[in-house]
Amino acid sequence: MDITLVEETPFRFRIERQVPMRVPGVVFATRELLPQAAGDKALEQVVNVATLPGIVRASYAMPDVHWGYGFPIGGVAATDMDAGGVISPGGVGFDISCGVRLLAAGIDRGPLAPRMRRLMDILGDTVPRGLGPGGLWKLSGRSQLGELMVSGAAYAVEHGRGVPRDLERCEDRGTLPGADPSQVGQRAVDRGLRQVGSLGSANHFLEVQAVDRVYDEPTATAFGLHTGQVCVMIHCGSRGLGHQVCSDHVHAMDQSLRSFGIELPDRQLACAPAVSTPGSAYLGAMAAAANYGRANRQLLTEAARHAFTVVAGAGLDLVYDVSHNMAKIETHDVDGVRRRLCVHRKGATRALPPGHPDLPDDLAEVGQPVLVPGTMGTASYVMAGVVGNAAFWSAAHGAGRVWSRHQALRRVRGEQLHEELESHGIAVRPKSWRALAEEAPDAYKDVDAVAVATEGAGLARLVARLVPLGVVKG
DNA sequence: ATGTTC
Repeated sequence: MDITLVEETPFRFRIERQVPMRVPGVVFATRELLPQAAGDKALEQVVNVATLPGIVRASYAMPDVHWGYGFPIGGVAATDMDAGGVISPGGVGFDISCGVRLLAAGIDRGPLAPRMRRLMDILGDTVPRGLGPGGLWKLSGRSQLGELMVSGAAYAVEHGRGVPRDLERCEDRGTLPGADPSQVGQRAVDRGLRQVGSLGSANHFLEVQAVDRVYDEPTATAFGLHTGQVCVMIHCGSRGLGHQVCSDHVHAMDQSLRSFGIELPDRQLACAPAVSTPGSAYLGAMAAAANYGRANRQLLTEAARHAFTVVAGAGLDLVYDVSHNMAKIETHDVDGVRRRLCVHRKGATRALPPGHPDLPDDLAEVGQPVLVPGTMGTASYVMAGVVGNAAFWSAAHGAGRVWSRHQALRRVRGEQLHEELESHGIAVRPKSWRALAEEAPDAYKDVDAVAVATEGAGLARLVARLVPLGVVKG
């Protein structure tokens, strides 16, 4: 497919609407960050998404955009719930509610340095990770899992896994409303029962980091961050449960497409009107899986707190927890009219501006923390939501792949990468050499460039840069 | 992303 990009600003490109697109495509990126790898069909996917029934304004891509299942990763699309707008599982992603949580430690990097090895050893021994079963919390059965899926991180806190303040710093206070566990199939339940409190594999990690640089002192202070401070960043999702929910509902929606008269350029965009039986079934299951992912991050937080208490007598305060694979029902102005939209963010972080009523009181003046993890061995960024965000309050979610996993395996050896990271002073506790090689820093875009482009595009602003001290990988 | 191909 031949796609013409019109450069509107150094940080914004436009794909003009042409049949069968319903809206234009808008790509927030620099020329250097545009998908260029051979075979990367991300821009074609931006165009495909623009054909979806009920889509409003534009099909958006964030600076870390790359090829995904149906929708690009780094894609944002909003559909009008009350005008036949669709919900598509491919617009959320297989890892429903995959997201990031940042914790601020009560210790700086200097005092922690002599105890770093022991800290990493304890984290390496206590954080369940890798493929397959194994989690910190053994659930009694479907009924307990059902309660967890209804309440999310709040369920974990109510059961002693965390403190009430944690919930104040979780998106939606840790509970996405509307969860319907009855729409989560038996296979998903069976997989989920054995994985609550586990990191998973691939790009998921638990990292010990230090604040390397502060760009905005007052906002960093409001977030509880200062230069030299140690942090913990947790990146994980809803494991096999979310994956199974996505598979099951993609299949169901593929079957129901004809009954709604929906024609798609790619079957991976399988969808249904958000207001329909299959649409609400998926939304209920998605919310259940989202809450599972949030409870998962809450449990891993407790493992990190245990290690920090034992080794350093230091606490970990939650800065923020935000999902970057979600569809949410939100009200936005579209051409001057308030509309109820289904906002798909797939590999895109919600970024509420200052003054938004959904922010906790103590963050109302500075905006939502926007967490942008880098890849292994590189920096991560803390940004903040801004007024004027043109993509339904959305921003980048990470570095974004440029090599496929297969390409990475051909070019990188896990053992060698491990040695390189350790020689740079980064302690690594991997589960498998293969997973390590797949996540090589060279397989990703430059996260520093992604953060700069995110700010340049007016999606969020820089607050702090974090560098890795130690990483626990699946 | 993923009991790494129903």
